[in-house]
Amino acid sequence: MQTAPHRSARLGRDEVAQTALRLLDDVGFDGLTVRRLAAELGVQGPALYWHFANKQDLLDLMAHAMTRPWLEEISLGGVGRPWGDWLTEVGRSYRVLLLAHRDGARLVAGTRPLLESLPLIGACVAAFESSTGSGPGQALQALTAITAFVRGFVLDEQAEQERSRAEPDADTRGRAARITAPAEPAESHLDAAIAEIGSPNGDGTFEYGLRLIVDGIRSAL
Amino acid sequence: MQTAPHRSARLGRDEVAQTALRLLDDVGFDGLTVRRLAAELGVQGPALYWHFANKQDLLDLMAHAMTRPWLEEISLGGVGRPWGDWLTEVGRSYRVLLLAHRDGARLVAGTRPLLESLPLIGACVAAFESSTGSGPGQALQALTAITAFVRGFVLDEQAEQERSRAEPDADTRGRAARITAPAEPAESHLDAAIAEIGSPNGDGTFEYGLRLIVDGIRSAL
DNA sequence: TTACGGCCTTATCGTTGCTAAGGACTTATC
DNA sequence: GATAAGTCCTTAGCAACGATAAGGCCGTAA
Repeated sequence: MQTAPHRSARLGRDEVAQTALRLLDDVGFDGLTVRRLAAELGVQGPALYWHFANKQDLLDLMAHAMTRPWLEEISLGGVGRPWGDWLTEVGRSYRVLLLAHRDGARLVAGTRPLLESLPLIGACVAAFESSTGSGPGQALQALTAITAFVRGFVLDEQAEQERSRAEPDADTRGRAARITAPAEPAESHLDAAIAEIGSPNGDGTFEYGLRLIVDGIRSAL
Repeated sequence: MQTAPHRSARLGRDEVAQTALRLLDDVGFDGLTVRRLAAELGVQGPALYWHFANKQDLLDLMAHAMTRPWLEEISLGGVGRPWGDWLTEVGRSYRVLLLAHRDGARLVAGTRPLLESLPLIGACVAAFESSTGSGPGQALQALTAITAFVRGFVLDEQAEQERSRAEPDADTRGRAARITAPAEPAESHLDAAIAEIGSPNGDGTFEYGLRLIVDGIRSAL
């Protein structure tokens, strides 16, 4: 009652998904409950089960709503550009997409693409094929490698964000216990690495890994 | 009462973690509840809260129990071998580790390494440094890239396994609807790719992606 | 013998995803 | 214009979850 939900008209699946994504930013993945979402929509809990079979069905549509505009964009952006630039852009924009919503990587990692987006994935494969001259198999494998890396990376990145949101003390990586108990010899390598590159969840590490894959593809062609 | 749990002696954290990992294989991540684990240990539910602060604490220790032997092994295996072989072995054995338990990737992805395992990670960084002659920063970034890729890959791989466990029909990737509704032009590239390489979650795609990263590191040195 | 602390019990709380049954409102049919 | 069908939402409630509270048992130490 406090937020005065605006029941303008009947609900639709897309409206529910968009509201759910907005709510996700407020409460996080674990805080996203069916009742809370219903309250945000000015509706009682079980009403949502008219629009969705179950919660996983809702999560699938949220992930789809996030991913589709990105898929459309990158499937068209491969023309008249060096393929390496396009691939790098694919990786970067995928990370930006996952970071755009709180726990975005956790949301997307738990879903499979809807049937509806398969043609878009096919278009991305085709774009890779035409710009590199490779076959469809290698195209799909290369794109899978990039998306797997980005998902794995952002998953850790956002997990770290959630942890520091839970306890705002305890700086990012140098745990407090390290100060009182000085580093062991083997651990000093870790300290040196972190001193050099900062957090292993940062932009530098991401760019390094992405470039590794793109360079690897270059040498594989 | 039905499974006659053997309360041999008092419980310890390690025993609980091992039993939890065994139970995980039976019931999966979503089926792993505190009460079910307690029943497996021949104990009432709240008894476990003596050994663990909360469920996340238990999951952290499970992931730690899984990961530590692997960390010990790979931190020692880098001597007297081409670094490329060792790195490939790191990626492969990490995948095997995550696949060794049902939902293993989901379990590990949600945790941060315990303080206890930081020296082992440092030893891996040192091993990479000494075998490639690179600095600690690049070593950590390269290892992070590989583990991020493997986690992202196996996460999808096991999600697919869980889905086909839920509904044993519907073959791996060619969804049933594709048969009745023939492929669109853009989608045919996807079909061609899958016809060429099989499932994008298979061994071939993993080996391809892993080689991409290792080759990328090779060209970065 | 008494007191303490480690480990487990029963009872219970608030919340969660989800189902059941039905009411109201819109639209199509005769 | 009355009736039937379908759409979308309601209230009530269930089983299961993670977690807490309070207390009992038992081995050890004073």
